[in-house]
Amino acid sequence: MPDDRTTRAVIRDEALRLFAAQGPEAVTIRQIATAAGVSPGLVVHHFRSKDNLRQEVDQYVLAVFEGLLSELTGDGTVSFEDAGAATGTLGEIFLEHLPVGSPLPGYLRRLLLSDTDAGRGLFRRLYAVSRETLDALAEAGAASRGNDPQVRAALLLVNDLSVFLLRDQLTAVLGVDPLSAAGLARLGPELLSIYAGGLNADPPAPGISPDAASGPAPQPAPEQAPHPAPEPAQAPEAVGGQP
Amino acid sequence: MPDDRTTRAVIRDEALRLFAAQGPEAVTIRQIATAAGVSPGLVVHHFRSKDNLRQEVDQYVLAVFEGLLSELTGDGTVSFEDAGAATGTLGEIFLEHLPVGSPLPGYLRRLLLSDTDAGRGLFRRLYAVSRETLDALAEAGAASRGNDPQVRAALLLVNDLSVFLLRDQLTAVLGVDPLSAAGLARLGPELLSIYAGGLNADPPAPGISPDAASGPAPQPAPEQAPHPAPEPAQAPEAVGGQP
DNA sequence: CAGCAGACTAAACAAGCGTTTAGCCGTCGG
DNA sequence: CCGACGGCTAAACGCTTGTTTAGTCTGCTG
Repeated sequence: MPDDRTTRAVIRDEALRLFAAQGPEAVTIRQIATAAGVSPGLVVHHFRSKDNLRQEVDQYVLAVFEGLLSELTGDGTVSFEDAGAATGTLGEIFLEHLPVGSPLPGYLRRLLLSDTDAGRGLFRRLYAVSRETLDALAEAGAASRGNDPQVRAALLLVNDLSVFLLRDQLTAVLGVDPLSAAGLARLGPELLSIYAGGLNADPPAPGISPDAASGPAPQPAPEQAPHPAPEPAQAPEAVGGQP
Repeated sequence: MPDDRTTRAVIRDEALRLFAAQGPEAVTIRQIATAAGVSPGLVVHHFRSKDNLRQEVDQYVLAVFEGLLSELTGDGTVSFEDAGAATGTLGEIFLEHLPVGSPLPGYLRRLLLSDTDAGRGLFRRLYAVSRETLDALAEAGAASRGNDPQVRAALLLVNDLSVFLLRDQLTAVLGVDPLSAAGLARLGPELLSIYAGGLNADPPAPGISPDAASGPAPQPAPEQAPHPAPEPAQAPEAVGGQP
């Protein structure tokens, strides 16, 4: 069987891929049609207009992402299995649950940076998750809320997002994709080190397997790290499959 | 005197403003012409084409930015005067040297995220500055290079950039522009706290003026903070005024 | 079998784009 | 005085865009 998707789904997927790669404004209906192997007219036959197609892809992507979030937070089983070097970043979520080369991270990146209601809603949602995460970590004694918990949660969020927004640029200077397994293995420990003891902490001896962290860390390093989302609470916006 | 700029400069400035606000692709030559109070033909008379205008604005912006960088690093006088709550972030550079509402941060943001040689060059330049800064801080005993200095410098850089890339989104959730004086005053201490002692450090008593930080910080907190660029070394790309 | 509905295409449409062309107007150097 | 040159405009050109229209084919339903 070559492809069991509806033609409509094929068009949606190709639009998603192209939108993620070049941005919605730079992609033409004719490009999408060619990529999907159909005529331009059929694209607007299935979706009323290009803008409507874009909105529908938005909703689809947000629904998938909401599914990823709830998979991490729905049950507590996951956090034990891969507690090795888990930093709980967005990068790990993507690496675990998405196929390599998935256009989803790129699409979410554009959505996050776009001046749209969907983009703003996505950021608010992530901020809520970040605040809940910080609260949970503080409750567990794994982190301090700081003097200004709202700001601290926001900083932790945007720091996590930055690796993801500047993925290509980091790949260029570091020589490794930060959203790959190798990249995460290289970035994770350094991030953990900063969050554990600040910039002044003596680094633990390198080369040791990152299992039981019983190094000369001056602070009681938390086994579980800064950002494994605790609970979804609710999904105010950004849900719902395709109609 | 109403305006002592050349018509050419007016066009360039209006293009810069519009490009920063909406992105170069979304801005038409006719829009630029209207904003500058001239005819569309004159825009391409002064600049050969729209793409050439965009490149010229790129070079202009990068030259101005390079000037800002060298002003901070050229002499060592600055770091003493405003050593109060100086965190050395890009935000402070902008706040001090640019008028409020300047389109420059927005333009640099788009340039940094754009898939262009100019954008990649800008990031490489910033990464070089970040590496030099980390080296200088380590030399002064104010920070550790960590196990992987390249990664640590990259993380410090993208964390700084994130506040700047997600400026609007942060403004929405925090209620204050992180690139304003009020925003920096609110974000700076929290950032300092994380970098000084990590996420577990007990926060110093709030409400105290941020002068001599002699709180119960478990780590010897550095008076000077993570990112005051030390030396320009050289400017490989991204220089040169308008021809 | 009739006919209707939906998937689908080819062609054309109006609008907006970047760019070109032709020409006007003021100001200099000879 | 005058010719040339640069700043500048108005109008048009060719092209691409999103969208519409008309029509074909296929498969199901009565």
